[in-house]
Amino acid sequence: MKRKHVTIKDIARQLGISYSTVSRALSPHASVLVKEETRELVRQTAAEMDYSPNLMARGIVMGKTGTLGLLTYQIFQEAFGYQTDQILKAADEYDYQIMMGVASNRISKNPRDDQTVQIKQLVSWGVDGLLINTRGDEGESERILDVVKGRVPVVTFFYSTPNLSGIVLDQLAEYYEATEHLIKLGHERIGFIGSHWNDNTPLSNQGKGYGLAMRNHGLTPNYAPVSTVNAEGGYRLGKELGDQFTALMCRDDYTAIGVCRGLRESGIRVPDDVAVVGYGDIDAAAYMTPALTTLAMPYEAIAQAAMDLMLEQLEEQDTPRQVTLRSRLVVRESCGTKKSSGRKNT
Amino acid sequence: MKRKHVTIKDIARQLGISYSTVSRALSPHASVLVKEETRELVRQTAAEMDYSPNLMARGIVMGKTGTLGLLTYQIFQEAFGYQTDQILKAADEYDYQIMMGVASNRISKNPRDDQTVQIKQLVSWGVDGLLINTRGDEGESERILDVVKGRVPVVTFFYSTPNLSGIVLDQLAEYYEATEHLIKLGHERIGFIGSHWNDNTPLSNQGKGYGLAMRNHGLTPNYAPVSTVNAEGGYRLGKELGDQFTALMCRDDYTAIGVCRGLRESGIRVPDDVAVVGYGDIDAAAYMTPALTTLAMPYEAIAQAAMDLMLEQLEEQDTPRQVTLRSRLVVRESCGTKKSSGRKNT
DNA sequence: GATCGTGTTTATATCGTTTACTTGGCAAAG
DNA sequence: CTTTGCCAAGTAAACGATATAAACACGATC
Repeated sequence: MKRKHVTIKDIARQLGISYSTVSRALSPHASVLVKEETRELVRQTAAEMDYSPNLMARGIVMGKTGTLGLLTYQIFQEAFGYQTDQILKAADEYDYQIMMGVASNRISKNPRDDQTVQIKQLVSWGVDGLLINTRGDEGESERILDVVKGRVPVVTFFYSTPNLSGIVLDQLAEYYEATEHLIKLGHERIGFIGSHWNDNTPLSNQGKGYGLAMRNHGLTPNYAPVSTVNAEGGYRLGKELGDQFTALMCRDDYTAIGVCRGLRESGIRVPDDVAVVGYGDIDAAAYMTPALTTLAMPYEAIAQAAMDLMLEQLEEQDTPRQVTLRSRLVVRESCGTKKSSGRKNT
Repeated sequence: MKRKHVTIKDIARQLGISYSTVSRALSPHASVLVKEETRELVRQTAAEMDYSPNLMARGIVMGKTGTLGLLTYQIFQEAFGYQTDQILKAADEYDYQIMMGVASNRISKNPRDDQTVQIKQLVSWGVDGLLINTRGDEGESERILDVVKGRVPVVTFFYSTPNLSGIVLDQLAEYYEATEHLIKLGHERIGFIGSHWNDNTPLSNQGKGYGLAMRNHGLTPNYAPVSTVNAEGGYRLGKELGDQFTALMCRDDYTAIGVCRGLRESGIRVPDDVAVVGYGDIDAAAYMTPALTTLAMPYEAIAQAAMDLMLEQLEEQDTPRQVTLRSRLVVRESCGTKKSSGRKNT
């Protein structure tokens, strides 16, 4: 498979003109440099010969590529798919191409999965900027700063990264709001399924928001003793919970769905006996039974804001700036309605 | 933001040696060409100076980039996320980087969404090969052949593409099997929700498999009169269906979930009154109530096979070859169990 | 002491572009 | 009829790498 690609020189040879003329003729800007007649001729033969420009060569001399690196992780979750889609769309709006890197925690031959390795790779490919879906783990911000070393502008999203421009989801406020919603419905024994509240990762803001809402209303937070949670984990937990809680805040929709199933299998009704709230608003959320009450992430707004911050950095070398966005509480069936005074399991 | 990247020449200048020596010292292969002592010295200073190779420059002279273009569409659906993830993993296994393009049917300023435009873009970026998630529409194969023009090897997956190497999901066989399963459970009035059976796109193989199974068992196929279906479409349809069917084959899990909801809202029980089968086995499928019976796509096998075909083309310029794979029927609750002789709605 | 290896480093060409910098016409101006 | 000015096209130098051929040590061989 060594079919040679048609180059600018091939066109020049074919037409008996110098290749710089061809280059100028094909150039999009540079309005007044070549006779309209030859420009048309070149354009035409280029099309006939199936010429497609070598973007690597162009990138190398122009010093920029019109490409942004998008680093995300765990693409298999629907939410990340949505986010990626919106970012592709936003980038496209400004004529940027996206080069993707995916970091995960799977084991592979070479340690490409590592976030830093992926970043290096993307920088080596000459991206003009990096959009990084942060995972919110300890020291992430420093790690990114250290590997990028200011070579390209960086915009992060999802979790806060000090000293870097980024979009932050105010999960503390979001979980506060959702928890308060449950409290106002009359719940008191509300549990939280997700990361523990008192570690210092941004991820724990979910738990912090929940805890704050509880204490502000004179209730005691109760964290389910789990670390990694997903549908399967939620399911197993749901089966064991019994009548410990009357409401549950979950770290994501998958967990919530698993929990619902687990509860139901041990004879507990959702939402009649236990109210459940998820996070993410995946496609299935609205159509399952009971329809899942959840926090809908502002995918499009995140993508838009990220792109805005990126352009800001690209043009004016601005100082890092953080934009805070909020998920929207979508009340459906799984959180139930106002509890009557004499309620079950009290 | 014009921070200059460190190049091979910067290292050479720093060390007072020629830059070709630096290049060789940093070269991974080329085992016996440079003194071990200088190699170590170069490696060390390269690391200190945060050198990262310009992969565009390398790609341009080597004539290959170690990169494969992955063209998919509608990334927001969980299934495509899964598939993408597996392909990234498989490519990584052979030290290939993936450059992604996403074609969709959304409207954008420039027509980048178009499959052919995306292909051109990826080829221009110098990918060594193209992995294309086919959508199975009319004339797709010719369209791809025409734009690629043999410049790079192509491997497609999901829907059959004559004259191109690819992975084909035998949806005809899959839907035949699933439909037959329903028939064996005692159903006779089985409906199909998806593309119509008698158009000629590969997508219609779902409907064909269903139809074939029905007729082979002396039953009459019945296609729901819809074109585009998703969770919302399935939901609306489910509400209108009434007691027309005792079982439904759906084109995907989202549709199936929507249908289940719609049926339930109009007082029809799943699976007691109507059995439902989906396609895709998304994360939520196993945990919803009733747990969804569905066809689980062999994401990993597809990725593996696609990568194998790609390497084949990359190395030996083989003639196009198709590999056929099958989804696995995962029987859960939504399809019910064997119907008793006297059944409701007869 | 001249020839021959052999192990290392340096020079140079190349890859496909873009972009100053030159050069060649050709009409208007002196 | 020479000079000036402009426009279009050609020359050549980058860009950051690899690869091949050429140069340079320096001890071994005749």
